[in-house]
Order: sequence, then structure tokens, then C-alpha cells
Amino acid sequence: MAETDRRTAESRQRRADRSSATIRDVANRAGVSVATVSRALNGIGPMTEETSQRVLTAVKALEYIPHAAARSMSIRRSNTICVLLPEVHGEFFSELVSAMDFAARNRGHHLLVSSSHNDASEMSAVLKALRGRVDGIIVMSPESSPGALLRSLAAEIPTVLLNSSARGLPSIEIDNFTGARAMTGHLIGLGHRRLAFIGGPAHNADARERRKGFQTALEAAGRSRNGMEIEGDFTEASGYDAVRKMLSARSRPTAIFAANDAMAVGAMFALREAAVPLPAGMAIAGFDDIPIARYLTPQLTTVRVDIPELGRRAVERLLTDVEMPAERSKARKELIGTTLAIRESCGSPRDARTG
Amino acid sequence: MAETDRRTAESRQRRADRSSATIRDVANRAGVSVATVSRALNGIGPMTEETSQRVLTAVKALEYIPHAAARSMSIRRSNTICVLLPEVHGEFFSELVSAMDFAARNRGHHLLVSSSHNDASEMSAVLKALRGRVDGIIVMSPESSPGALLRSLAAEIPTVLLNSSARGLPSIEIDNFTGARAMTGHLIGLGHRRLAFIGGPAHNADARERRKGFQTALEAAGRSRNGMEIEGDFTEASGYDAVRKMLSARSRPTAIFAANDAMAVGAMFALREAAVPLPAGMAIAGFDDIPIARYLTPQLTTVRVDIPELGRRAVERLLTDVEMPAERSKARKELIGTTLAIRESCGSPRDARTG
DNA sequence: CTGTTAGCGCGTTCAC
DNA sequence: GTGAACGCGCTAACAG
Repeated sequence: MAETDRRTAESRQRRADRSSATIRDVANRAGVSVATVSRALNGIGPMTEETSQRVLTAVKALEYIPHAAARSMSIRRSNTICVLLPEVHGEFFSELVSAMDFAARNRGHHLLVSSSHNDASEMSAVLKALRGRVDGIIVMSPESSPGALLRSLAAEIPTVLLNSSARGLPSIEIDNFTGARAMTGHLIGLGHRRLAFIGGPAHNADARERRKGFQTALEAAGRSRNGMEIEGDFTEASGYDAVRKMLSARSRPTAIFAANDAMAVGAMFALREAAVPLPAGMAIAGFDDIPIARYLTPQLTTVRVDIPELGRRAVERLLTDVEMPAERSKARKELIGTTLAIRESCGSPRDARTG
Repeated sequence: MAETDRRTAESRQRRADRSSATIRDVANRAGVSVATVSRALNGIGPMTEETSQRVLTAVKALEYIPHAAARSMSIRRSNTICVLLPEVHGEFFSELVSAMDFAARNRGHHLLVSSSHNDASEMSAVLKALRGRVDGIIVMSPESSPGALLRSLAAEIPTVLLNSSARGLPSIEIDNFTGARAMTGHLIGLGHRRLAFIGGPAHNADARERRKGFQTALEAAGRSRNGMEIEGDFTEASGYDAVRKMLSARSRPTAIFAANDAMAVGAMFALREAAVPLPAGMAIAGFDDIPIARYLTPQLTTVRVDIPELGRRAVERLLTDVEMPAERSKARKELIGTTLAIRESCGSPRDARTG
């Protein structure tokens, strides 16, 4: 009896506190034990239809909502995954996060997003706070390879790398090299002999692969092709600056391949500003195929990456590891292919004369 | 002794399990109590330098990381906030989320992102899973006003609305009306008499306010101005379609005001495709000032919204409510001002003749 | 200054 | 079919 009194008192206090009801409040109201409430809610074990109804009624009446922290404490599962991103700018990331969130929610998981991690120490701080908070981690850190902390954490929490140099960890990567090589080949096939490449940051893994693809295609085509390279930082502004420099050089290229669409946009703007007709006066290509690419004038020819697919696959793979700890996927590297989206921005170098 | 044995055994088992050490493991290794470990880690209460060091050493040796769920269970705080978004497409959202994440992290909070909520029932499901998981919620739901669930949940968990019709809940909103009115006024000032407005979805609050701003400015300028309206859905594609329809109409406008930049981009593309010179043949204006706006040709004149500021303020306000439950901010509505970013895309209607 | 203990809210063996 | 009791990992009184 003393027990019952105390519970009632607690219950009253909670309501005054604006705190919502606990499983015990529900049990009291339904006249059953907390165990029964738990079972009724989770559909575990056989149970009288009547008891079940009584519980459900009490739940409704009290507007009971299970406490996530308490729940994950017992079941040792938070139903949350985290995605650690470098910097979140431009359409690429909104597409990616959107797809990940969708995939995660479809499998009953929440998505914790943490961005602006170009700094390793800053990333460590976040990683440490993740234990007991998430069931799995997706790390996109093209600027720096995963540190020791991530490795040791990955032993406990399933981790998948995205476009990051992987050593000992499962990863999913865009096939940057092949895509860039193909686009460069396309440009060469169009007859271009002087090609320029606007690259990403030197220490960025994606950027490096794309540059290698460019170089490889150039070499394969023989010495007669000249390639010049300018480093950008994946922003529109850097694409703009790159072209400004390029135009003041004595030997102009006839085609420009930007390592991502944002830089291509900046490049196109600089070209227009300099009254270079597009695509007649200069071919321009990008990488990513962000949604806006096809709405530019001329429509941007670019290396198409299925961004939603990339996000979806990363989540699927992670959750498989989360749900089947027994057979964790090894450090397998999975490659996401690219295709060429040939649109209007790349003509042949002869166009400058004929058209 | 039996006690000690058990703990040691547990510890061993954990290591075999790949689960990391608990606070008790640390206490054992350091030869202190769990309370001391807790205090040392959280810097609570006075303590011998030596004890503190012993604890820290043990923490390092065991690679101990506190368990977030357990911690939030005791302190009744998760240090996580959630942002519920409608659909996440385009640069607007990446800028917003990025800013929110930054602001949240600066104040020691994590960010849970949940998008694609255009459906109310779907949103309810997510909301329910939030109890015990987050300390506060930011809801951006311009398509539908907050339901009963959000209201009752808001009684327990601090909530801030973003660009949503608010009743009884604190909110932060872009001053859509004033911004749209100002831009329309600018267009009229340029001499335009036939204006077209490409609006957002009819049931979208932002869209409605922007349309009202357009209409109000038109009315204020007198009857002589004609306004036509076409409904879009905030995507590039809908802006494109709107212009196609417009061009086939008998009376063409001389200026188009799109309710957001994405639609303006689509509109510009359709105009170019129809060989309408910009800005000479048609003035075009947008809303949002997404980063890419200034890299379009011509540079897009648009209503500038300080997106990062919007995100930052929403987080700041929410966390203030979280940290000072005593004086929760009332259902006050906070307005974020806009400014006109006058660039190149809007000429006067005479340009068509003279230029 | 430090250790003991009682919860936080829920899931889950075991008896009954 | 149902309930009592314990544990998840940590913090916050209260003792000492």
C-alpha cells in the first residue's frame, strides 16, 4: 500500500512538472505490471486481448510516449545513426543528406548530422560524444584519413567511410578516377588539344582521383595533348578565379574540365563576363551533376553521380552491419559508378571558327 | 572480495565483446569509486590532484568513453536538438542545416535532422520518437500548421517554429511579405507595367506571404499595373514550365518575379531557350539569394535572406528555452528581415527597344 | 575529499 | 498469461 501511494504521488508530481507519463504510470492506470505494459507495446508474448486493450487505453489517456534514452539503455540500441560530413555547401550535400535521411527512416532509424569537419581534432571531439548515442557512423572526410580514434571506435560501433581513404574500414566511394578519365576522353574525342583542369584542394581525396583521371586520359591520348592545371577549392568563386587566371595566360585552352559543378558554374560566369561565347568559344565540363546543371545555359555537360543512390547505399550497408554484428562486412571497398551526362556545354574546338 | 571478482570478470567479458569500458571499470583500475570518476571527468567538487590524475590515467588506459544514453538518463538531458524539415532540396537547406549544426555544436549540442515531412501523419511518427532523445525541436513545416501532437509535446520539449504558421508557439520567420513587396516595388519603379509572379504551392505559408507582398505592391501602385500569377512548386522545373506557359499567352509580361531562386533559374533557362535576351527582353527576379544566384548570367536580382543567420537564431532561441526552462519565451514571433540584392537580371522595359 | 546508494525509465529473465 | 526484481551506465544526494 505504501508502495502504491508513492507511485500515485510521483505520478501527480510529474503531471505538474509537465513531464509526461512513464511506463509505471501506465501500468498503474491499467492495473497491470510494467512488464505487461512493455510486452503489450512491443507485441511480445501471448496476452489476453482484454489486458492488451486496457494497456492501450491507458496509454492513450496518459498520452504516454516511451522514453528513448531509457529504452536504448535496456536494449542497447539507439536506432540512430550519425553522418559526419566535411563542409556542407551546395546542392551535393542536401541531396546526400536527404537521401540518407530517407533511407534511415525507412528502416526505423534517425539521422544525426554533424558537419564542418575539415579539422581532425574537432572531429574527434564529436566522435567521442557518439558512444551510446548512435548505432553506426558514416564518415565522409575526404580531407584527412581516419584517425586512431575512429579506428578504435569502429571496433565497437559499425562504421562506413564515404569517399575517404580507407584502411581497414568498409567504404563506399564514387568512382572518381574512371569518371574523370571518361570525361577527359570525351573532350579529346571532340577534338580538343589544349585542355585545362580546375582541380579541388590538393589534400582532398576526391580531387586527387579526379585529377589522376584527367592526367591518365591525357597521357593515353599521347603527347600532342597539352593539359594545364589550376587548383580550386570546389566553390563557385574558385572556379571563377581559375578562369580569370587562365584567360590572362598566353596560351588559352579550348576546353575546361572543372572537378565539380560548382566550380564549373563559376568558370562559366567568368567566361561569359569575358565575352567568350559558350560553347562555341570554349568547352566546359563539370562533375557531380547537381540538379541545377541542366538549367544552366548552355546546359552543363558533366560527370553524373547518382547522389541519392550513394547516400542510400551507405545507409543500407551501415545498417546491415548494425543489425548483423556477427558478419560485419569487411573492409571491402564498394565503388559507385558514374556516367557521362553529355549536354550542351562542350562543342568541338572547330566551332570557334565555323560557328 | 567476491564483489571485486565479479567486476573483474565483467570487465574481461566486455573487452572480449568489443564493448568499451564503463565507469566502473575505470573506478576499479584507478582504485576509486565510480562517483569519484564521475566527478573527476565532469570537474565537479574539489579533489586531490593525485586522485584526479589516477582517474585520468585509467581513462586513457581503458580508452574509456562515457555512454551518452546512460548519461542523459541521469541528467535528463541529451544535448541534442532536432530539426524537422519539409523537403530538403537545393542550396537553401544545406545552408540552413550547416548553420544550425554550427550553432548547435558551439553550444555543445548535436543536431538530429529529419526531412521530407510534407505529410502530417508522417511527422507525428517522428515526433513521438523524439521524447528522451532530444532537448528541443525546431519545426519547419510551411505546408501545414502544427498539429495537436506537436502542441502537447511542446509542453514538455521546448519547440521553435520556423517559417510556419504559429499558434501558441514561439516562431522565427522570414519577412516574406515585406521582401516580396519591396522587390515588386523595385520592378514597378523600373517602369514595368505587366508583371508576372511565379508562386509556390498554394498551401505553403512562405509562398502565400510572398504572393501577398506581390499583390499588395501592385495594388499600391494603382490599377494601371497588371499582374498575372502562375503557381509553381519551388523547383527549377516548375519555373521552367511556368515560363513556357507564359510565352504562349497573348499578353507577355515584361518582368517575372519568381517566389524563389530555384524557380527563377528554371525561368531563365526557358527564356534563353526561347531566345529572349536577358535582361533586355525580360526582367527576372528571385527570392532567397542562394549562393549560386550571383554566378548566373545575368546575375540574379533577388530578395536576400540571411539563411545562416536564420538558422543560427532559431538554434540560439531554442537553446535559451532549453537552458532556462523557467522563463520560456512566449509564443513570440520573431521576424527576420530581408534586403534587396539588385544585380543584373532586371532592366527597365524600355531596354527591349533601346538595347 | 571520497565512498555508498538510490534512482533515471525501460526491457527482461525468472517464478508464479 | 502475468508480476517482481534486476540491470543498463551514469549522476546526485548523503554519509563519512
